[in-house]
Amino acid sequence: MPKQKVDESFIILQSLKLFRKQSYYHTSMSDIASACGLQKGSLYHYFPSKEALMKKVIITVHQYFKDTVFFHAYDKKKSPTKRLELLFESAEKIFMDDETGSLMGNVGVETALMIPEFADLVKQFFTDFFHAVKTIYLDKYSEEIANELAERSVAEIEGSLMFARVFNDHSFLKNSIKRILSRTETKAKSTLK
Amino acid sequence: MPKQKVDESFIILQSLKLFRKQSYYHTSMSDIASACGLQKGSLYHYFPSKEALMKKVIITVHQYFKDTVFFHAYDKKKSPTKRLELLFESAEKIFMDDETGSLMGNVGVETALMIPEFADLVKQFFTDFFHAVKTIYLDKYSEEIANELAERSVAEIEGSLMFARVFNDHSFLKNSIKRILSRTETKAKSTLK
Amino acid sequence: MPKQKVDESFIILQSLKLFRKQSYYHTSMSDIASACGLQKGSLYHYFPSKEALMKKVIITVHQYFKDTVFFHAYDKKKSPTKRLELLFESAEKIFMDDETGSLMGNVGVETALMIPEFADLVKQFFTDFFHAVKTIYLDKYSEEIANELAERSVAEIEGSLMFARVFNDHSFLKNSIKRILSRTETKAKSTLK
Amino acid sequence: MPKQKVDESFIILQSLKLFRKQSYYHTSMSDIASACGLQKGSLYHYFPSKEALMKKVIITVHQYFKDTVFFHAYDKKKSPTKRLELLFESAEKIFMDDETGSLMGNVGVETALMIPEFADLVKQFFTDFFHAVKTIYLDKYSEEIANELAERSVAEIEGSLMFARVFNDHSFLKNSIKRILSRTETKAKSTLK
DNA sequence: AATGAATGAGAGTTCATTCAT
DNA sequence: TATGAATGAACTCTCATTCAT
Repeated sequence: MPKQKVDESFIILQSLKLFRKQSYYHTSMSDIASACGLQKGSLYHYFPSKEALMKKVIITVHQYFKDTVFFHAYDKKKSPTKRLELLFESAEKIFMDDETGSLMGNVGVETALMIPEFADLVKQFFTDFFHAVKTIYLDKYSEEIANELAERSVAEIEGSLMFARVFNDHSFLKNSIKRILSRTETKAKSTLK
Repeated sequence: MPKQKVDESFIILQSLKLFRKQSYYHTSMSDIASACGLQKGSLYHYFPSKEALMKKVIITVHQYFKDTVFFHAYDKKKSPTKRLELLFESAEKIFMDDETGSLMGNVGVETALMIPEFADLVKQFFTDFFHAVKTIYLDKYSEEIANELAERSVAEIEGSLMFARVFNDHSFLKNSIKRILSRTETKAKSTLK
Repeated sequence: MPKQKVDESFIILQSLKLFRKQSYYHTSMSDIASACGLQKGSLYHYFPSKEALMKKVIITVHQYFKDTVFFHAYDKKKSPTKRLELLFESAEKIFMDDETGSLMGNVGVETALMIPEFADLVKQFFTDFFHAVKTIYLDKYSEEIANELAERSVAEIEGSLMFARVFNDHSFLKNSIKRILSRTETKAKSTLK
Repeated sequence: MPKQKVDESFIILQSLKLFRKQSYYHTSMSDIASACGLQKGSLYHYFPSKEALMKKVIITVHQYFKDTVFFHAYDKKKSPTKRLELLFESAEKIFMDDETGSLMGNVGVETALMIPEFADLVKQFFTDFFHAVKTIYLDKYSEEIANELAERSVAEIEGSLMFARVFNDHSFLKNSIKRILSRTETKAKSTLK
């Protein structure tokens, strides 16, 4: 194990893991402290409240998606098909990963429904997700169709993510992504013809 | 308003409303008692624990979907298209409804992830949902395609439901259902040809 | 010891004692619970918060003063001198008493300065105190003089109370009251002549 | 603003302001550190504990009153009346001043009641205050009367100070001082005649 | 002298649950 | 069946204090 530097980002990472595994409301500041090798009170040197910590977690995940997933959509050097593939495949990788994965898919939504400030952050995440996917589709389709396809894809991904967790079976998400990618190819072909 | 008989099913209904509005963890036994015009302690004459109550709520919702939504899938007197339409439109009605709506979409999943016994019940619900949708598709498609279409539809519905709540905008769900229905028609046409 | 019925007024009384002995901020809900033979959490069946409890304590003391002290001022059957005597002597008795005594003199003010809602209640207490004393003086003096005498007397009482506590010497208060009463006699004589 | 040297007396001054504004118990070491432009830990280079700091604050205020207020009483070159006037008017100025004012009137007493070592310091302050006032009265009155007049005056001042703060109205103190001074004149006149 | 991370005890509060009445 | 007082464990958060750097 690498030496654990306890700093803000380390705490955020540990919190993220716990929130994902146990949900926000089942993760106590005590749990987080333990995971960081700290005392409860020490956390408050870094974050003024549990809520503030959660916000940073959401923002961190959002940023991580921007840098690792969404950016593919805007890489104009690659073909739309390739971009879509890279985007969803990188998303899949993160969602499957136990560490950072699907915070947004479940915890985010769960908390967003209760705490308005979380809702804003979660909305921003999904809005960015939509926008990235739509941007790719816009290369081939009209505004309207691109919009619909994006909405559909992202919704399906999120629904699958939910099933993946409830059924504890990753293939829901895998199949979903496979479908989205293949569907596009077909559609692309038929439309471009 | 007729005088409300306080019995098991009345408590289940009140709990359902609260769980849906506030989530399971933000709804205290006290809240439920108040909503039922009872004292906290009295609830324990009907249910041995909050968890047991929640299980009954899930089972009740499941049964309600069976009777009101899923049964359309098995009504062989109607065309597949009609059955699909009836199924999703009745689902939409329930999801939109503030009372019983999307317990499964959010609360169910949130809790399912924390309490294994809830997970089983939620799985059964989604399994039935899949099965119903798949049954309709089987009238026209192969096992494999029907399976895929069902998975896709239900996932999309659930994802849309999530967005509808997070963005506080019902049109996500409406559009989703519209898409699923129209997509089928198209597909049906082209495949049946 | 009489059997202790734990009810709202019993808790208020125990809290009053502790607040007076230890100040509001040095009295924890745990302390109060112990004094009542309860668990910390049980207190919240009676009062929604420590602040709410303190408010009831202040109100209770205020009411006690109304019934036991201030009312003398309005007993028109007695002479002004007698009324003043009864008023201050009954006040002295309460202030000396370890149980209910000088909550207003110290704790009240201390907290009033920090919590606006307490300030209002404490103001009302002192306003009533002023009014009672002034009413007596009005029997013999003009509005202006009565006002001044009342302000002076109550201020002196409160200051003496403070000294009595700091120096742990009741005679400050005793002397103060003696002075006020004798002063009036003198003044009365000279003015009435 | 000149660059502030952070030294013991600077910290004492900042603490004084905060204790007065927020009370001793509502002022954290953190608050004090911030007000001094320091980190919490750094305070402990100057004072071994919060209590020790408070003691120095009380002593400082006491010394300040000696130099600025009480000394008037012993200035034999001026008339008793003039000395009394100077004493109370300088006291009023300090009490009204937001910076150093009435620490003794409220914070001092509040804490004195809880921490015996504070009580001693506060007693010494009031003893000096008494002594100064009494010294002036002794020029004209017997030991006994001087004592009584001093006790009365100081008590009335402290009581008025309390009201001034609770009612947030400086005129209580102003009137009180006016009364004490005019009363003396009258009394002086009548007695000296 | 100054920092700032860390402590650890304790604060007020919530809540599912129990049980005598 | 219904009550409501009581529990006790858990929660988030505060804070004076310590100490290696």
